[in-house]
Amino acid sequence: MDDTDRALLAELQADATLPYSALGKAVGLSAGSAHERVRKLRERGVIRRTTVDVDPAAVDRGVLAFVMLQSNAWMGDPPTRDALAAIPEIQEAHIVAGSSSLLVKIRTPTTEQLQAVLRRVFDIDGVTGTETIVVLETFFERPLNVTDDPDRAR
Amino acid sequence: MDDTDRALLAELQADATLPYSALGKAVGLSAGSAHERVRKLRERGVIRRTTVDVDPAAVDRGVLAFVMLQSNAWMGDPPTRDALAAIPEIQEAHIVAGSSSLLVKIRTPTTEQLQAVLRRVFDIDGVTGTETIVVLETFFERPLNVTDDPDRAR
DNA sequence: GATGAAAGACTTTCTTC
DNA sequence: GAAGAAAGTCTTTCATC
Repeated sequence: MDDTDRALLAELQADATLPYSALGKAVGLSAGSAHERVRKLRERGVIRRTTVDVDPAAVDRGVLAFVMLQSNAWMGDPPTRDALAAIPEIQEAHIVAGSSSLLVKIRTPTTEQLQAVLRRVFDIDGVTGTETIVVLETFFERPLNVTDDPDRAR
Repeated sequence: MDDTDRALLAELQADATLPYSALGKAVGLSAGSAHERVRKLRERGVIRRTTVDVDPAAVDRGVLAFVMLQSNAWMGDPPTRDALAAIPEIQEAHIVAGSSSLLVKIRTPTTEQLQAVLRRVFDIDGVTGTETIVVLETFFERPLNVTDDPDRAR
């Protein structure tokens, strides 16, 4: 995982349809070498998948909310995970530190359907409360930054 | 945007490296027709980009936090947006309803660097407070669900 | 809007360094 | 690990329905 690998990842995050010839040119490698490095990045699991970014509004998922869940027991086990994963509107679920125990990201067509999802969440074993933050506008959502030196900011 | 388009989007979300022949087979179309539909989905902006999903831990971004920002003024304008976008560790930024005005998602290598980012955030005009939720473990992060009927849940 | 086929471009593999 | 080239596959376009 050197700077060339990071540069390849950044290029692929921006446009994974680039041919290896262009990818190689962008990072100063031949097409064959670029291909070999990308193959290894996939093999090692650094690249988890190649995917498309879909506009939520265009598929009628215009409502976005973050919900913090309170519980009366440890929620870090597979049953909780599976119960959350079974709700397709939940896009992310995280165990967190702080007064909540879980944080989930939910997308629905309407606030009415958000309410329906919250009802399902409340039915999960151990859940004792929810706090919902509704998103009014998304400034941006972008790929993980892989290139900048994090020490820069200090 | 019919069920076939949604099926194509679901296939591409799962694996955007599939050849059009396989894509067509999965949804009951010829390779040519699948290609034509995907082309239009890109043209209309339904598909915003083709990208790779990178494992944060593999590129030394193992610390994830959600931060709620309080402010003493309306933060929904471009200057605020640009100030947040200039911080590469911020992966998402949303204007929200509720007691906070903004919610941001931050990834850093260490909690020390999370602290450095919070300091930068505090320096943005109008920011009067932050509340940080540190993620201990991510259950899952998955593509937006595009196929399920949202009425199912009610 | 879908199909099947042709032309061109790209991926993948292999040999060499 | 990188480069260059060959073989095979895929993308893209087009004529047709």
